[in-house]
Amino acid sequence: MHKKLMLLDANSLVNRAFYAIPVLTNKEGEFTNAVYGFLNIFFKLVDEEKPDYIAACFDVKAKTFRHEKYEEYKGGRKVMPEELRPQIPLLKNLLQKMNIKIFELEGFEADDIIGTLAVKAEQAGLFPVIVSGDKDLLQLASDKILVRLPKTKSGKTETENYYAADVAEKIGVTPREYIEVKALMGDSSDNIPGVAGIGEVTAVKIIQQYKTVENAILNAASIKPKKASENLITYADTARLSRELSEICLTVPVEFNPENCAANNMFNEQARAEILRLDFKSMVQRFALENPQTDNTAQHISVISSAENAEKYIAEILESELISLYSVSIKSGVISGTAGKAANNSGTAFYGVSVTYGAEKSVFFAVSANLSEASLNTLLQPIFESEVPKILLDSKKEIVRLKRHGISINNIVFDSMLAGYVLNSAKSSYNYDDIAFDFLNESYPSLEEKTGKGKKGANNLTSEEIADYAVKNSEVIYRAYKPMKNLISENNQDYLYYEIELPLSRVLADMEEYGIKVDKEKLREFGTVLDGFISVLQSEIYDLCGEEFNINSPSQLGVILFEKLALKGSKKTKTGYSTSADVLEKLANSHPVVPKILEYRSYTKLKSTYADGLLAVINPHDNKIHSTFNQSVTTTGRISSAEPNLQNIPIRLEFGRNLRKVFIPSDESFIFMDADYSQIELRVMAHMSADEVLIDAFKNDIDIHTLTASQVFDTPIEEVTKQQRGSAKAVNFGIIYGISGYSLSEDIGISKKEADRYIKEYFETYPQVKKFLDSSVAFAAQNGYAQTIFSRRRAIPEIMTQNFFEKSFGERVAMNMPVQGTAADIIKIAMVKVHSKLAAQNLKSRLILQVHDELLLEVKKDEREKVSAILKEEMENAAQLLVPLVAEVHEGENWYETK
DNA sequence: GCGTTCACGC
DNA sequence: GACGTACGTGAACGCA
Repeated sequence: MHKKLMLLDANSLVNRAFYAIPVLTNKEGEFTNAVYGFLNIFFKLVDEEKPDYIAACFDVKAKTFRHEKYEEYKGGRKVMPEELRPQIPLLKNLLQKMNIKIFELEGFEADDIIGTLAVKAEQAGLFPVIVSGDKDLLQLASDKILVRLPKTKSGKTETENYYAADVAEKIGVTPREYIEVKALMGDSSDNIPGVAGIGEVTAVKIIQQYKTVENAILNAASIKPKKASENLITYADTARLSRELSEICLTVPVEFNPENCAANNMFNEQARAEILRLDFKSMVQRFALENPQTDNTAQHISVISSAENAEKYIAEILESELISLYSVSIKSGVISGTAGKAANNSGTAFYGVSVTYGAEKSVFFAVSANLSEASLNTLLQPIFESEVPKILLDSKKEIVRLKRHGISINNIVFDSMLAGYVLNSAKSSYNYDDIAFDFLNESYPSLEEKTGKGKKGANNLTSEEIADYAVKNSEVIYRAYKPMKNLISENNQDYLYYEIELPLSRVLADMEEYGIKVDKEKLREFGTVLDGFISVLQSEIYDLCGEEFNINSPSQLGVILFEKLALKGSKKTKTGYSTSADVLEKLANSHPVVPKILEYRSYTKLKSTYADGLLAVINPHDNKIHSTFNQSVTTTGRISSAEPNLQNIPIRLEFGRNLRKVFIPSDESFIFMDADYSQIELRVMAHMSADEVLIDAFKNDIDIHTLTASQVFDTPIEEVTKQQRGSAKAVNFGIIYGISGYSLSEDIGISKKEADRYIKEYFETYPQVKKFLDSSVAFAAQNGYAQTIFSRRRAIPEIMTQNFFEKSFGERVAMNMPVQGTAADIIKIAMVKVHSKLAAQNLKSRLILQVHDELLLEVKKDEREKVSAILKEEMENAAQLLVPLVAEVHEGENWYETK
């Protein structure tokens, strides 16, 4: 068996990784994306090649022999970005810990070392595999030397692999000839001049015919195209120089002893610690393989699957000072904490509950032939309903699950998911592995990593694995309780956490369970009407286009509009023509089919997403829709709604708005009552910026958009036109989001210059707003996170970068999150207070929906006045700002009427 | 199955 | 001067 040597062109791989992977930082604030990307490629290739030896080759930051030949060598190259530079030593350090041999040598580049080592290795009977991000290395390919070039294609890493034959086939020249090709075409990144007028295609053609640069120069007169011929003659010396610079040196003075490069013991404890420090959670697994002690599930697990054996444990648990609970269910193959639709949980299998208590003992109460879910719940009911303080992960789900069984769960003192969310709302998940990693410095495979993605994985789990999973959950949250609790206190988040988020989970649980009634027949009729409209429009569109095609397919539609009908003004997307509404609206007058398509789009949207979509989620038992309100999804602190999303029911266009008529109270003893905050975000902005003009306007109840228009357009208030007010509204709206002049101009159809002027005028009108936004950005740049008045935090590592796009994004987030997030905090406070008042006064009225600045309630007709007063009172006094908070209350027989 | 495009809300 | 509103959820398409 021939042994393999993997030769890494570390600098080029790191460079490539740096630009391919968006910003990443570890907890210490070090940039890590390039190292991360490097390792991704490295591990993928190690898995594939299973090399016996590995050598990582680096460039040395010093003059090389090439500089002596050509002073300008690598001139004009951009300096290494500040975020990348420190990652090189970071990577070297890690590689050393992984016992990977590093080669670097003053006066030579990594390429040269690789070339030399490859030749030596080949002579020693090894198979060298070169991994680089740089095509130059192709000159080293032979029938034994493989060159692999990783390419990142839409997130996936694939490699192009070249032996000598592949170079010949794909490029058209031999590896040695590739040196000549490169000399002719030049390389702007190395500042190899090449010959002007010769690109890759021409260079290959010339070398195919003449084999070498020298020979090409001799025959320059007969070379085509003319430009190439002339330049080759004029710049013959430059070509010769380029030829020298292009060739990789194969005689670098390096020692090569394979045994020093042996790839063993990469995954050791030292390296694992460094991987942990870098926060490369997904990679720790590799290092854990040889270190089973890292998977430190507690030893004290008991699995209980019948009632007889449970007594002793239940008694112990009831005696405990603190317990944690985790219920495990699998919904259609997807494992989760208890799957939670109030009355809508078809396809959900419940497997049991894990409890951790005392000195970290864990018991898994498992559903079995002897113990159904119902009897298990009854068995544990004393625990649920006891006052023993409880820690949960996603308490809302468990509250809802138990509600379905008529069981309540008392004294939940901590919800680790919500705690993680409050500490940093920018994370994508708050599962046990995330919690363990962030707060215990322990690493576990995520469920996905254990089971594989998708449905099959979770169904394949054995009962032991399910028990293990549940127990890990309850254990991790039990142990992470103290550190998380302390962090929340240190961050001044006790009010936000204990007075807002934790109680809110019960409010949302009630809302989910209660649901909202839908007039099914009316919804069906609405769908039928839409069907009629759609089929008429469809045939009209076919007629106007002269053929039938799939109007729903942007790619087919793009071809019809911009090729067949040859409409002008197309915009490109990655995959073809854009057919988005803003493009089509500009074309509305160019062809009669365009407005039809827009109309068709709006009707099919209503039909598929709303008419059909909502019908599919009506619970047949109560004719209600039970949405799920997510409390840890949005990065700003808002709640989101899913399955279905009831926060995006149409309202702007009258036709779609009619859909709201199908949402009705449970019975005729109720009406709907809707309370919405007036301009809450701008009021929050007025408060946070303490801008006198803005505060004055809100105090005196002046229409803020009209005022802005009057100031920006230098027009008396009473003369402001509708259009001016509209533009001002867009400016107001945009300012909150940290808008750019360009997007504002797109938004209201003016030139960028004009838009820039609006923004400038805006900031002159409200000078404190400008100061406030600047200070928000400065705060985030200083601290790495943004926060609301109530100390909700969102990490913004992007703001530290120098990448323009990422940095701008970070700045917009830094401006927007405090304002939108504070508004979200305020309405959450109001929800908790309204909910508790309704309960305290024993009212039958219920909160049923929240749409960011609006609450919808189902109100008993004889409670109208009381509830209306509660809403006004609690919403307007949820926070004391420098400006009044105003809530407007409306009533109606359905959601449409509450406007 | 997964990414892309589009569209609805605040 | 770049890039170009924020935050979400969901449907349909089309590639694999």
